[in-house]
Amino acid sequence: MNIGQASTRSGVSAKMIRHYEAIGLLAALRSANGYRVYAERDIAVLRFIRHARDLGFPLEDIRRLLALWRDRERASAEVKHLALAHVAALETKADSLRSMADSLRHLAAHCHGDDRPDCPILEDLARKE
Amino acid sequence: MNIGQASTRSGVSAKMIRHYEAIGLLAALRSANGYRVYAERDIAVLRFIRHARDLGFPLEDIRRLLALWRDRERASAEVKHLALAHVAALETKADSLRSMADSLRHLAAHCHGDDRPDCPILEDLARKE
DNA sequence: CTTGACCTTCCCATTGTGGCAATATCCATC
DNA sequence: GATGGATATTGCCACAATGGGAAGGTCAAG
Repeated sequence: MNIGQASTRSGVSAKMIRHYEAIGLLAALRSANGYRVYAERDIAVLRFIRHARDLGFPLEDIRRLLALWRDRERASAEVKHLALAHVAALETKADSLRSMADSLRHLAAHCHGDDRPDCPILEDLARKE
Repeated sequence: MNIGQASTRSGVSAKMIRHYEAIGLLAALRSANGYRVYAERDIAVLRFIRHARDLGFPLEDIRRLLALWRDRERASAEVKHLALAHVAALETKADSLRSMADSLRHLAAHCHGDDRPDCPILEDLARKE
């Protein structure tokens, strides 16, 4: 199957499939005309990558996860460790965004939001620190 | 004052000060030797930018906020609107990350994390969809 | 043989920041 | 006046992940 169908079947854009190949996440055979050729196994790999991306894993993590997945003898401890480290990173980031939102919502609550120029949001941004 | 001192005083790296200038967030005078020269007002602008960045505002939003800040006649409604839109964006992003973390933590909870190869995390990533 | 759909590679843009290199300038010390 | 260290200048490259588009090759149907 060619890259177009692999894309449809896996839900990964052709552009990204080529990119993943370029950075060594997956290797594709080539047919006589130079077209990339994919087998069922490759579709599974692409879907694996997509699911991991959906969980926010960076591609470098995915590279390791793929290695662990391919290695039938791998210890699940490594996978769990990677996953929990990522959970922590996600939560740290989420907390950070939430905290920004809280601060800003608080400032906005005290802003009249009418045609008067007075605004605590701008005043806070302009504070000296 | 030169860029180094402006950087120290504002907490914005010299690199970023030049970048902000390049994209038109601020303009610096030049002295005879070609060095950028900053006044107190510029320090205030740089701090404003830094505070807005700390709240996660993208630079394009900051460009608008600066315009509103400089315009003494502006209506606070515009500022509030921008701020609340950003709050919504932050919360959407935070929810998304939180949701990823929840899913992954759930999967990890069912992973033995020992030396057995069995692992629900990999199984989920490898699911057919 | 043409047309259109599909494939190829290569380059550019994004967002915000950092780093490095070559070069110029300032200032203080000898 | 010369030397050196700190500071300045510009410009290019890099990151992560993705999209867009151009210029060209290939294939299958009509």
